[in-house]
Amino acid sequence: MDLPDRALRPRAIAVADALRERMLDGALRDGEKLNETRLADALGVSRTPLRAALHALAAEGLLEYAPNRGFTVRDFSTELIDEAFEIRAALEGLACRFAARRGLDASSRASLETALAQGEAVVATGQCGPAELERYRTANVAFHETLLHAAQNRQLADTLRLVLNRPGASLRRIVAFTPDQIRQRVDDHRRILEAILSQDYGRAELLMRDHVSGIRTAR
Amino acid sequence: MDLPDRALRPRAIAVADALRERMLDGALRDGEKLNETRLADALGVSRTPLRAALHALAAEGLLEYAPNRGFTVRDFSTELIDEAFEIRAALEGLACRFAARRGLDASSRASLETALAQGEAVVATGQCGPAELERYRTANVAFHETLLHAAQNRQLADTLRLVLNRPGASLRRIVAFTPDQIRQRVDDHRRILEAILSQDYGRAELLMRDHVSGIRTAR
DNA sequence: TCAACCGAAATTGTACACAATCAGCTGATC
DNA sequence: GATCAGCTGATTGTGTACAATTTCGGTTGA
Repeated sequence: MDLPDRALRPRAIAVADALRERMLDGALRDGEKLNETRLADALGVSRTPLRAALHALAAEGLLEYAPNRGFTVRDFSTELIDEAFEIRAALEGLACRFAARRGLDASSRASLETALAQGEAVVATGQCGPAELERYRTANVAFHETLLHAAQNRQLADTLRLVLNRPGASLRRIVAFTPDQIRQRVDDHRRILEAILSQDYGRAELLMRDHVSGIRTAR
Repeated sequence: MDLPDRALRPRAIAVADALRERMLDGALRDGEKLNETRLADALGVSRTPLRAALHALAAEGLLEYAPNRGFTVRDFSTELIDEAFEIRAALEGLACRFAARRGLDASSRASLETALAQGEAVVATGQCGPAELERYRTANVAFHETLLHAAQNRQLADTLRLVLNRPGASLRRIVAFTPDQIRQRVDDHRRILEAILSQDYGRAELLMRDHVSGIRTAR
């Protein structure tokens, strides 16, 4: 359970990253109480940087903090994930609006088109195995990340990042299982890109919001 | 520059609150570099709880952190405040939707109607002096806070709270200066409440979003 | 049996000492 | 005069000791 020791980075930062990672991949379970001494030993650091990291993660909303009785992993049950998706939908919709209003620069446009093409290539296979899902996942992350970057709004990016860090609301999580569902998602992407390119920001926002809501509801 | 010493609360929490307060009321200026030793002395605590607080505030997005060179107050210039208001508008709109969809319980409804009535009382004076603005501010905070509470969505509440803590985007900041502007805001509130009561959540969201955007744009 | 109480052990909160790193100055070199 | 290495004081990062608080077992008394 050691840290990747990039010696430059302060331990507090490395520890926060490591814990975030473990929450996303489920190594730390919902509601789990974190014992500072044991956790510090396990991570190979003292309690000082660990505690700084814990306070930061609590501020991000990933941990609960109760004075004098420590930190616990926040519970992300099903309905909480639904909530997170609705917030994510609203914020990504907003990002889409900003990107459309501002207009895409050449490199963002190229990235989006590449991601879209990769998605369409997956659809063209008509398959939906692990390999296809992985390729779609990559394309999907690239599409959403690029759009967020194109919005050029750091506060929105920060806010959305917090929501995306919630277990279950991550961009990496793909909730599609059939070729048809993937086809529909890629179709969404294409229409979103078209709306952005024609600077129809109201429509761009609406489409993105619906797209993200759909990810969750179409189970 | 002492802390209010409620001895129960860990110093790290009290320090974070105190610093947040100072950023909101402008005692800490944009871009200011925070010297840990001096700040700790000024607050009457050691560097240990101070640093925990600083990490938390950085995670909230109020401070910038650069490894080995410390924390600085994040810059919230005019256009950043505009950005924050757009995010706030989207999130409060969402809260409004949730509240409408879920329906108001008796106490929320009573609080909202009280807040509305207080706003209308201010409008009835036809004045816009410091006393009126203060009364309107109180009513306004109560209205928005109650609505957020009624949305019953803690993740949304947390996310919105972060945005509201941004200097310039606070609920306490009233950007109205004429009786007519106040009249219009109170009118917004009434229509929002009506939409919620009739469970027209799409409209409730739209109205709230427009209302919050309007706060900022109508200068 | 049960609740309230007490103490010890475990756990969290804080201060402080020291290590690591950075910023600014000095002076040597070209 | 500009540049850069190296020194030095200042600042940040971390480990550790200890204080404060909570938790939990056992004991007492009704």
